[in-house]
Amino acid sequence: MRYELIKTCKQTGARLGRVYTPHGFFDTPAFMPVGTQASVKGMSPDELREIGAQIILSNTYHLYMRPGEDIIRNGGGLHGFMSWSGPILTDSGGFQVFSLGNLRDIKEEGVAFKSHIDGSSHFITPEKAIEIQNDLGADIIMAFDECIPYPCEYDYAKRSLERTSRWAKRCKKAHGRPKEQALFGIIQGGVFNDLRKQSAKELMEIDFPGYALGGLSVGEPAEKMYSVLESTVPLMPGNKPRYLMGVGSPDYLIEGSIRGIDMFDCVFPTRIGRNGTVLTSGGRVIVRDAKSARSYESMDPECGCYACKNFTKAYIRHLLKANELLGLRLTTWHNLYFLLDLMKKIRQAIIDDELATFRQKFFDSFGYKNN
RNA sequence: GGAGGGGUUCCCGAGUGGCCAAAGGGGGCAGACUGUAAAUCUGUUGGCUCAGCCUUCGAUGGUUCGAAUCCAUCUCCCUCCA
Repeated sequence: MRYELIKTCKQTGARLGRVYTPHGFFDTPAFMPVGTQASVKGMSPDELREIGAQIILSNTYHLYMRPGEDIIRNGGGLHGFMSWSGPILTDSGGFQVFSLGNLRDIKEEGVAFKSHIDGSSHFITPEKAIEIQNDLGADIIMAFDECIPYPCEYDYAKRSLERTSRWAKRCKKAHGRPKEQALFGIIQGGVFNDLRKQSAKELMEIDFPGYALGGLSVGEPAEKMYSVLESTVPLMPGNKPRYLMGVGSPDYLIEGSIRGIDMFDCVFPTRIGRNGTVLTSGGRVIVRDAKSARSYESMDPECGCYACKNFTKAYIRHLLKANELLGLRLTTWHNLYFLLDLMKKIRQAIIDDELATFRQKFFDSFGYKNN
């Protein structure tokens, strides 16, 4: 993997770049659609490509539980198995340490999980997480970390980040395919800027080809996240990609880019799409609501996606109400298109040195508080 | 013609004297969703001048301090026998 910094926005300092992987490149700032179980829910690889996705994300924990990494390895790795020929990033399972909070037990050695599928017991160590990711074969893999909740006590955040650093070291040591797969370290430390600084420093010493910021967008106020970005991003190497994990609402994508972030991923667009909400140039619209019943217009008049070019809100609302699968597909399709298109606009604005101007224009139309 | 069962708030369906404006589903309405245990979850769903009051459980009348619940008549539906 190689990161190329193409230029920075004179108005904001945001970075335009390109990341080259064994399966092709992707332009940054980039948004990565999430395909937890080797599938972006409702979208085929061809369709993802068509709407402009250059890299997608998948998940170590879930694929380990089902179908098992050996089945994927023997099926040609993730790329062959799911028939996606472009870049892939796998998350390590660190987020499941957070989201499956009541089904796991954290120890220095690793994390004991009770499977959410069949209740069976599993012990995932940093070494195991890397071994699984080596089998899955993604282009970028993530260190095994603990994503702490918000709010979180300072002392726990500190102890957790230090353990995450020790785990990161073990991950690097266990990594069997460093040439084919770039291993990123994950900076933790909650919303405490000095802890973020400490975490960044410790990971920098281990030396990774890319760094991520984890543990954000877990319920903290936006200002706290921005504060962490402003204090931490400057400590991250300029010649390597910076990845803000789990972030994907339009305002966060713009604000993150302005603060020097290169990569984002989020289930937000796909999940809210399935649940009947779409992101539009005029803000969030709950298509499922009664207001849309007789609205014979597209979800977003300014959108050029397949769903908006061909279907009305009234029709899509009907599909959602009737539990027709096409409804989920169309809202998902639109939301991903909207965010991927937003990333294109952000990149163009960096080229034009006017990302701050673009931000203002976007928020005027979308509504700043209306993410 | 005979025997029996039943009509409950938008729908289905509990409830058989007071704790019932009435369980539970469904549907409707509204909201949430940010490295996916999510096509999920939460709230709400008679009216009002809303700590209270009014109208409601097929219809009418009655018993009772008090009825969706008991009695009478009427009405409609279903099953079985002839």
